[in-house]
Amino acid sequence: MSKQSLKKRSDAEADPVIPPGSTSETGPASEIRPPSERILTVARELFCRDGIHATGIDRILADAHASKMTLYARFGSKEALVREVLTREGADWRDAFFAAVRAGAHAPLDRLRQVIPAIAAWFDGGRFYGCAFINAVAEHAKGEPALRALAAEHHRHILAFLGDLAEAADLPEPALVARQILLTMDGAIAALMVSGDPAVLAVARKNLDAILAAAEPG
Amino acid sequence: MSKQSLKKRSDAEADPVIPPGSTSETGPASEIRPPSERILTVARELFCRDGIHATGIDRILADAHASKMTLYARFGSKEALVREVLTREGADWRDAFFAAVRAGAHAPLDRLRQVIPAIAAWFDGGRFYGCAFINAVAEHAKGEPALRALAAEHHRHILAFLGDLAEAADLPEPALVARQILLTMDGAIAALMVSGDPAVLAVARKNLDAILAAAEPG
DNA sequence: CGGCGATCAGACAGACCTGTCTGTTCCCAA
DNA sequence: TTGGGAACAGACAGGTCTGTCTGATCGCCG
Repeated sequence: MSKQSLKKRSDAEADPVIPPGSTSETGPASEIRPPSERILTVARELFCRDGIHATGIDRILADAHASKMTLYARFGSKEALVREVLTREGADWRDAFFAAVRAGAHAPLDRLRQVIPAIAAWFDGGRFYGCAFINAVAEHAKGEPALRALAAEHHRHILAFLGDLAEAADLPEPALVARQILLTMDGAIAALMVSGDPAVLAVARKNLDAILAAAEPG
Repeated sequence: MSKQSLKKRSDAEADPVIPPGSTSETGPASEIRPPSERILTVARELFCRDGIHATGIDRILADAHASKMTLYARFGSKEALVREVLTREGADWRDAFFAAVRAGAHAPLDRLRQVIPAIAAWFDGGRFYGCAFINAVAEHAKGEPALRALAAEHHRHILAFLGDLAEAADLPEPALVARQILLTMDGAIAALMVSGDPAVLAVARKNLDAILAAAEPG
């Protein structure tokens, strides 16, 4: 029994996140990323992949090749690190998602339909672990209002984006349509995480088409 | 910092699940429920409410007024207890959900629409912590295929129920309609858990209406 | 009455967790 | 060349976790 938990631990440790000596992807190759950036990158990957409770500080530091003093001097606590990771993950996720939607089509209505291919691209990208905010709230259940606030803000940003598209597409009640599409996205993401079956995306696309068909005047 | 976790702990402990001396709800008042049943009841409430990782064995045993030997003699490990809790939670949830759907209407198509009021009743019941399966998978992320298998079985049962209704309603492609409705349910439950805003249900109802409108021939 | 099985109460082991603290190294700028 | 700050390595404290084990208690059945 205790051997089981030991095995699980060693399995997790035999799965590095950052190759040693890696450099910034956005800067020149000679620029070494500062330790706090490495911590954020590794923590983000591990929190999303393995869960927050299941990821210990020591594991993050080992993978990031950083020391405890650096982490606590820069972030103060694991909880604060979680908040910062979620904030960054949300911003980056939205950047990628909005870019994928915009790149897929030009007309507002076509862009709304691009929501499903954008999720498909995310799923196919190999780093799909479900919605980080839903996962975080699920782990902390009723408590942690700070996490719920971050999740709510994430949703607000997405709703604004979808609402603008719906309004530009001259749909009546664009805010409502945005909420309907976001709900479809949440359902697709949850179902994808549980089942791992990409067929979910075809179902979600059917729902999206039904929403848009019902929304269009006439 | 450590005082914070201490406070959190005492808060959690000052929240009993089973009143002392409680008896079975289904049997006569003189019948005392066996310890393993009390453990299952308490574990189910705490796992769903606070999360699996956040709920320790000691907390379950204290609230259930049971001893460790009983738990390990009956269940073998915490992981096995989690599986049994999820199995029972899923069966009971489906019983209540299906009953609410059936009680709300008689005609198959009307019963499909009752899916939203049934979720609303669950939400208003005061013991809504989101879908236990989604939460469990979110907590264990990629690992634990056993939990994903339980979640998949849960979904299969719901799909069968919805599919039968869709078929009885003479909808074309009843299996697809069932998946569309289940996806809408998952989205509503996830959004409800994160936001706690019952207005989500009105959006979900709109989506359901759009799905049924698109599915009906003509 | 006597024994037995179920249960309880709690100590204990071993591991992991977060967070603090002490030294040391190393680079860069004055 | 030298001083200072950033980062490193790792010990340490105090606590929690799961799971094992010992001994006491209680009720029931023969």
